[in-house]
Amino acid sequence: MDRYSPSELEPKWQEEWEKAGVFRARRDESRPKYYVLEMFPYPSGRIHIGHTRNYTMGDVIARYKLAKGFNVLHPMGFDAFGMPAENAAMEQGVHPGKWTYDNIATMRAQMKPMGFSIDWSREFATCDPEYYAQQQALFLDFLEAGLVYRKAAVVNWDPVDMTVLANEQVIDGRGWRSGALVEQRELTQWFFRISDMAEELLEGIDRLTAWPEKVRTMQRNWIGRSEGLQFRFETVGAPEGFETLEVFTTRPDTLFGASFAAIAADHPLAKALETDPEIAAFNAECRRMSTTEEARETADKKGIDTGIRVRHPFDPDWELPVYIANFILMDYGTGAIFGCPAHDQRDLDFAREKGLPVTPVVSPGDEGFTIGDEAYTGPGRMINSRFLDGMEVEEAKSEAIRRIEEAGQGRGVVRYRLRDWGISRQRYWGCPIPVVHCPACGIVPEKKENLPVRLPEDVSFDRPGNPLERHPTWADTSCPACGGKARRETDTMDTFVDSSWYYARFTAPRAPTPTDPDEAAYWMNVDQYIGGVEHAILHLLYSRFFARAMHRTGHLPAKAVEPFDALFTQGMVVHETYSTRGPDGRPRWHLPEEVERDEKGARLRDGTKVEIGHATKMSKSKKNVVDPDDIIRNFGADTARWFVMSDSPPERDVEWTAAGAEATHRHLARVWRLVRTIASEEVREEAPGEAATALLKATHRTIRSVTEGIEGFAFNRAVASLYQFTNTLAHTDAQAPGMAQARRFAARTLAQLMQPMTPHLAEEMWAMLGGEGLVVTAPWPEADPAMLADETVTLPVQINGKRRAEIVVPRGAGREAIEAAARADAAVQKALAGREPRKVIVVPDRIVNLVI
RNA sequence: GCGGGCGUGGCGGAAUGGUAGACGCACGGGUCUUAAAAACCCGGGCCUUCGGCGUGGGGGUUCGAGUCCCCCCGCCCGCACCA
Repeated sequence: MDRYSPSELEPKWQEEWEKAGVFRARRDESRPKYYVLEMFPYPSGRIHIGHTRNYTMGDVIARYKLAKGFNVLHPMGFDAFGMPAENAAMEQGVHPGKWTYDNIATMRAQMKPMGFSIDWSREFATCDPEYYAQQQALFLDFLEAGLVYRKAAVVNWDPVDMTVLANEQVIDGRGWRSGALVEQRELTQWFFRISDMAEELLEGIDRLTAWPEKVRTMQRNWIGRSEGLQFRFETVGAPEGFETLEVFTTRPDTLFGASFAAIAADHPLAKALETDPEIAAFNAECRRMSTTEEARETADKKGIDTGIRVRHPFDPDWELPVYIANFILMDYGTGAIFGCPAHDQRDLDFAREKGLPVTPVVSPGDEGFTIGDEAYTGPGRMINSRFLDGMEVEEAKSEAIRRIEEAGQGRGVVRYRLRDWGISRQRYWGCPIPVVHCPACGIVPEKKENLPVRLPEDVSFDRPGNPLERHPTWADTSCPACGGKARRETDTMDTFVDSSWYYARFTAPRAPTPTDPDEAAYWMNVDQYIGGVEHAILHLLYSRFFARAMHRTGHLPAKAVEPFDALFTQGMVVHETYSTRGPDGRPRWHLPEEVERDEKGARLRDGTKVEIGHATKMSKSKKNVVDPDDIIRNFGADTARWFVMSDSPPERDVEWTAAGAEATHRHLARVWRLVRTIASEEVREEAPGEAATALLKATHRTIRSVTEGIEGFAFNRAVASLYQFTNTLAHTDAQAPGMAQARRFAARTLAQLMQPMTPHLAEEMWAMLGGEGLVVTAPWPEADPAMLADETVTLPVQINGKRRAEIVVPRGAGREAIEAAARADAAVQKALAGREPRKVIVVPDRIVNLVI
């Protein structure tokens, strides 16, 4: 080879790694393990350059830890169940399974040329019957442990597609696919009891110190703990069965500021009152509003007086009106509140609307304190509050709770925003829920020996609805308990279930049980998890719940209840957009390869001027996409890997540019040529001269900075110091005393330090330089502390904080010596102009500051 | 509204409270070449010089602030009628 040719050397080295089996992970109690995992992809069709960045980061860590002597587990799989496969089935008539497995084959074939250090022998897809069989076994264990239950719940129902929709799939009250008006329906569904673990999941966050603060905060907010008082109002004039009204409040201190009570439109009492057509109409209106995000944001406070009254808990003669109001949510607290307008903005808006009294009960102590259009929510002392008067807010809260508890009207409680996790989906392409509905025995779990409950192959998607439900025979079965005729559950599990435990399955992907205890004990936890911040809440919270549930059911060790020790959320790869105006005035988007750029701007090949848009997330619709296959073909995998690690810090977005990719490739070619030159140089036994020593020192400094960069997830800084080192090395004179040896050592070290980022080129360099074995298995170089320090240091000398001179002094020189050297400097003397400094600050090896 | 983060050259970005702008991209100049590309070398924050000014703006702490504190402005992300 006479030039850098990635298309030749990359496949060659991948073959060598494969032959040596260097990425095959085996349990080895004698070595410390390291488990690095990137969030596995959904097989949507093709790999995206964003995936490439994500997996390269994980690969850099994995290869670095391998070199550091860890027994590394770095697996990959596919999150393969989900809606897009069914959409493809409806649109193209292809079976979801075929569509999915074809995509997996494509994406695996795209990933392999990237040279990732993945143990492919552990690969699985969540739609593999071997995987979902174990998921069904977990479900049965959870059911037995009381972690799963069934209840009726209100869902968004699309009457055309005949399916349940997630809130995100409802746009302006209509189904995102069908456009049909979405109905609220009550269906009996399966739930995981995640809310039972709310406190545990909340407390656990405190220990996740290697997670981004942002994600921890998001999870805390999502769990949404609040302390307060739950109590019963006595009602006056309510229908039978509603003698009391239960409400929740976090402000029991403001009870004497109450001027009304309000309930949600879905509250049982509100429903009971629907015999009144006016109330029925109001409730219907509220329900409709609740499905459209936009309406909810802008909606005014509305309410309807029920005519019912409630007695104040501290004064039976004090009655408050009860409204049905559009801003009360049925699924938080008890779906009923008492309104204290002076100290809650929503209550105040509502009170102003309805002309209700506004009584301040907390005073900040200011002169002339009144409530205008803004509620007062700050601290202060109680006023207008009888026995609470004069107390601070916190004290008043405790006292109010104590009195209510004493009177037996309620109690102090802790509430969470976190709801139980509904997992039933009326879909085909998901994991079947392994239970049977028996007319005699009711709900009966399937026997474990009958797992998996397999999805049928012969299904059609020509009609809306759930193909499992309308399959002629699939649901027909016998009851595992009585043996009589019974019907299978036709709902499948939410695909978030699949991804909630795959990390555990990777530790023993072929085990006949969900996990293998020895393998799980050895490999868990995931030491470093890497993925997009879009999974900050749901996936990561569900996984934390699952790990706990798997521990309770004996599938994971206690240490694994927090499965991810460290989390890193990486930024996206973005690209600028190119558009022209179509005849209809709308923008027409163009692929990067259709556009020619110069200093004046960009144009199409036919000369049409192109408008350049800001770099945004790559999307097919805006055509600002880069296909990794093209990059590999043109420049090689190492260029793609080096590029996505350069410049931008990994947590931020990186902008892909064609010019940047070319420049990266040129740099790698330069490294290749430099190493080839050095490899051809004859090495003589020779003591290192001054220049050779300087190079050796630079080498050790680079070892330190690259190591720190990788350890600290600052790959861009590691790359920068490698650029700098390459420049230093290239400018050395091979003829200088001892330089041939120093250059060879430097070049070998360069190969080792580049290996995590550009593994193929690094192997080639290593081989050219006569390195032993593969560089991927060579131990990581250690920086020699003795080689890190120079004998002299250059210190800036400041006069009044402004830099006026530089002095060179021996490293570790004392304060007196440094001060003397500074005073002796000509520039310093000029600046001092004979004046005597009032104060002298000397920080050895750092700086001198003279104050005059 | 609540929470989190960010603001540094033309651009991406460096900088344990200690020489702001490392490194890269783009740009300009040069060497080589018939020419171009590649390769190699050199250059640059701003202002008119001595010198001064510079990290969104304003204050403060400090011998010394991009970094710490207070106030303000702008941008990004998440949650959102949560009682």
